[in-house]
Amino acid sequence: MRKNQTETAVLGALSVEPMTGYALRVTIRDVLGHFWSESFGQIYPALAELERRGRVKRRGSSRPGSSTFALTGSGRARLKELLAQPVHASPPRNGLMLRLFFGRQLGAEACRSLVLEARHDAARRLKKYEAIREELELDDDHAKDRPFWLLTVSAGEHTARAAITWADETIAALDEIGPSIDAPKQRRR
Amino acid sequence: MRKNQTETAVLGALSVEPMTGYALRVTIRDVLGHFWSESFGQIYPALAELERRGRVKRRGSSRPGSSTFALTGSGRARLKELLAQPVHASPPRNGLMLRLFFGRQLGAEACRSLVLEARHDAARRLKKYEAIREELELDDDHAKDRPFWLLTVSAGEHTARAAITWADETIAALDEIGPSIDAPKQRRR
DNA sequence: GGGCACATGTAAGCTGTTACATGATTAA
DNA sequence: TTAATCATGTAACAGCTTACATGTGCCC
Repeated sequence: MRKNQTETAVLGALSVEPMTGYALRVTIRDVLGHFWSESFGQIYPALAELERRGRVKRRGSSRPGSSTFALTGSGRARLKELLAQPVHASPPRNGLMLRLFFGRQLGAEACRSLVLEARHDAARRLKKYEAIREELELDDDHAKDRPFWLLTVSAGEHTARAAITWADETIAALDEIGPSIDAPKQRRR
Repeated sequence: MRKNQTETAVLGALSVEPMTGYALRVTIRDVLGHFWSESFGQIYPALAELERRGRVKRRGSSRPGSSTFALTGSGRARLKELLAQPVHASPPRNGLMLRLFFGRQLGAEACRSLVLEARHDAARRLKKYEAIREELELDDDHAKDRPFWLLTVSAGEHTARAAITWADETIAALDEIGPSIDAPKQRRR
């Protein structure tokens, strides 16, 4: 754990191209957003700390009151070191699964709604991944990074498709178990 | 967010059957573990708070120094209320994807290892889900809960299978991009 | 001149993890 | 008898989120 996590994301983003702290916020949100998030309150402190240690260098302002940060040699080395560290799986906390697991208390109908919603979300994500894929094909600036970026897009696509299949199966299953548990009192009134 | 999360998990577990705080720890780890986690440091305080509010009742000790907690009527109502609240998606933090995204810095070979490891993990999880499924088929005590529990097992299976497929594709892709970027200096020595 | 996007930070507060402290019971 | 498991808690700390404070430049 440690705040290595933030450090890695910040150094990584700067390894693609130098940018301001603000641009870092936006990049992490828009580009890494499918699998990563940083609370913005951490980015500036992390950047300051990295500067203090000589991992990044603050370059003159593109305009007053702003500065662009670039990786130093030591910063690039540190990034490689961080990336080589073992992946620390964050403990799972899936609110949807928690609700389904206690679905007997929640009721089959409410479960159905939740699953439908999850299906919509997954479908929306899938479309987005396809859009990103197309966008990447046209982007010649990052040809060296692209193959790696596509791996993460592919992971998103696989996950989203699995979620859709699961949701469809689950809705069918809920239709079967639903009536018998949820509304036993008004069967054929 | 709020500690509603812990409250929901604790009340939910107690809705299945009354148990001690210790059993709660074990149950949450072993039964909900596929999609949920609670830090144990929170369980006892949450339990104390729930007792104070009359959501759970502490029943005589099964043995000295221990007490069994059971849901009260108000506790069951509270659980339903909590389950009906919108799912709050926790911000994603996938360390594997972060490493792959910056795979150019890490190197294709190291990426390959990470993906292989992920494949092993997914295969192991898949086997575990199948074991849980079989175990559930034999368990007559929780017939009413079972259909809902199976939904979460199914989700795990779909996710794990998707991860395996993705990993296989990804390893193939890395084999293609790997050599040309990673070891250009010693091509055909 | 008004609003929006760019830009940099700080502080309070909540959440969650980890390690510790303590003791009873049971099985080898 | 000693190790493992059952059992209940507390305290310190690390990490993250949210809201706030402040200011510039650009476009309509």
